Parts: sequence; structure tokens; C-alpha cells
Amino acid sequence: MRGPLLLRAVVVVAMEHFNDWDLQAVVRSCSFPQSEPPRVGVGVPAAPGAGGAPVVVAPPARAPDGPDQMARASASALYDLEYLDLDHKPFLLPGSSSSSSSSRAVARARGEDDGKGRHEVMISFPAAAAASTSGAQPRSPSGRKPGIRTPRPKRSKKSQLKKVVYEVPVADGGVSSDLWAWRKYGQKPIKGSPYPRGYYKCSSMKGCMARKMVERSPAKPGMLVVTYMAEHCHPVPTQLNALAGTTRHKSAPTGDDDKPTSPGPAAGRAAAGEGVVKCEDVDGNELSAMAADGGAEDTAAAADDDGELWPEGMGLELDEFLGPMDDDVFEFDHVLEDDGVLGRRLSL
DNA sequence: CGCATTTGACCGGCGC
DNA sequence: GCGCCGGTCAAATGCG
Repeated sequence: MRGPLLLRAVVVVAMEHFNDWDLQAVVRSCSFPQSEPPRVGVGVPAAPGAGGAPVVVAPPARAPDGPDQMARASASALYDLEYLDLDHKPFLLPGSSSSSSSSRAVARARGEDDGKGRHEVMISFPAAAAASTSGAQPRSPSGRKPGIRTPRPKRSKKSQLKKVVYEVPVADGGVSSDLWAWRKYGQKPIKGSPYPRGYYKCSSMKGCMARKMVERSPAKPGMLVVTYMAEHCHPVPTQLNALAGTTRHKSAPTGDDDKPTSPGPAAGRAAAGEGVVKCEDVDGNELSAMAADGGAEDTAAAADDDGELWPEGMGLELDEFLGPMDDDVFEFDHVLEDDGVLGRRLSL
């Protein structure tokens, strides 16, 4: 395990509330003990209907070129993605998105070095992002017979899923993480890529529809491409080690097996939570989530196909976590992208 | 024993 | 309309 988390960037994406935009994408960073916080930009398109292109949020880190840089880069590989509704509805399910105008966002994130180190970010938020959740009915838990499957509820169109693609560097030992707890539910080889893609669901709270896919960038083997889909409907877990005893910690993976050594959060972790937050599903039904204070979890761990680890032990109090997120920390300006996409840029 | 991960199969979307 | 491919499910397996 590496040292304490030095740097994190938090991407906050919310639908609605940007006038006619469906979403807000806020890339935040916090805890930059060694260097200036990276500048991060977020863009949102003006033209609806062009959905499909994913959001790529690239980290502000650059390739390490020394011990110090290495540490910095490793730390900067840690990003937290959080979905917030800035209109006081902090946690959204995908279905809660009301507006339909926006379809795609393009964001740019600037790293510490605005020059060559600039990281391009693309965001896509198709309008009907919520559809998938509406159809997500729990299946009969027990025993599927071979060849016999319970009818799967109609999936929403994949292209309509809200996606945030996050590029994180695979630092030495594979450092990349967010605060959420993820449970792997699948892995598939992707055509055209030598690396398989892992599929993760948020396991911080039952019923959370948040998902992510993790794969290594074929173009840049040193980068992991993490695609987040749907929003968490619960607060970001804070005390990552609170339930350390309930989580699985595999020994360090060796070499190039594909096993993501995710200390997966046990289901029981939720029981440890104290705060209860409510969130709504697509139908407006309230869901109750065990909130952060003590609830939470350890590390969202996801490994790339080399079995590299996301870091653990990022204990963080909620206020601490949220502290750096003051509004005035960020500075937005709108940018009209080449393709007519209205981008929103923010800097710290 | 309970949980996460693995892995093969199934299913739907999308391109041709 | 068909086939490919990606995404998801769920039984089997392994680990703590």
C-alpha cells in the first residue's frame, strides 16, 4: 500500500440545473499538499441530440519523471467521482433527470501543466439517461437453470446512458481509486483491445445504480479508462476503513492476471452506517441509504487488467471531503467547442 | 458462513 | 434481417 492519498480530483456530475443543461459536471480537486491543485475543466454542450460521446475526464497528472513526480502522479491518479444535484437534491438516480435537452457534454481538464500536460475531457450525457433504471427489476435471486433465464427487463438503450469516462494513470502498483465501493460483476474482452474490461457496480448501497467500467487504454497502456454510468443515490462513503474487517483484502496481485483486487465492500457494511439519507428512484420513491458517518466503506477498488490495485485506506471525513468544494473554489466559463459544443470550463 | 470474484451464457443494441 | 459485439446475469468458486 502506498502512502496517504495526496491528491484527488472529484468529479461531480449532476443532471439538470444548468439552465437548459441536463447536467452539471464539476471536476473538483482537493488535498493537494505538494503542489497547486490541478485545474480542471468541465464542459457541457449546447446542442442537444448528439448523444453518445462519452465523457472523458482525464486526470491532471502527468507522467512521473522522478521520485517526487512519481509520487505526485500516483496520488493524482486518485479521483473521486461524485454525483450531486446542486439544487439541494444531492443524490440522484439516473431516472431523476428531468430535462431532456442536453445530450452531450464536452469537458476539458487541465492538469498542472497546461501545456503538453493538458488533458482532454469529453463528456456525454444523453437525454434519456434514466431509462435503464426504470427497468431494473430485481431478478429472482435463486437458482437459474441452465438454458433458462428469467426475462430480463428491457434495457434502456446503451447509448442513452449517461457516461463519464475518466482516464487515470496507472501508476506504479496501479493507483487509482474513488471513494465508492464497487463490486465486480463481469469482465469481458473487448474487441480491438488487448485488455479486458471489468464491470463494476456500486455496492456502497443496495439499489444504487451506479456502475463503472474499467479498462486499460489500448492506446496508452499506462492509463486506465474508467467509465462511470448512472449516479449514486447515496452519499459518498467517507470512512473508508470503517469496515475494513468486513472487506476482502487480497494479497497483492502478481503480475498480469486480470484479477482486480477489489476489497469489495461487504453487504454488511451498510449496516454500520449511521446517517440515513434518502434519495429517490425514478418513480420518486424514496430510497434510504446508509450514509456516510461510519457507513461506509473502504476503498473502491478496482484494478486494471494487470491486477493493479486502487489504493486503500483513504479515510476521509465527509466535511473534510466536502470542505474544499466551496463554490468559490471553482471558476466556470463557457467555451464553445469546435463542434459547436458549449463547454464549461472551470479552474481552481 | 458470508461475501466477492470468476466466468460462461444469455440478451439486446447497433451496424451492415 | 442478420450477425457481431458489448453488457449483464448468475452459478460456481475462492477467500477471509
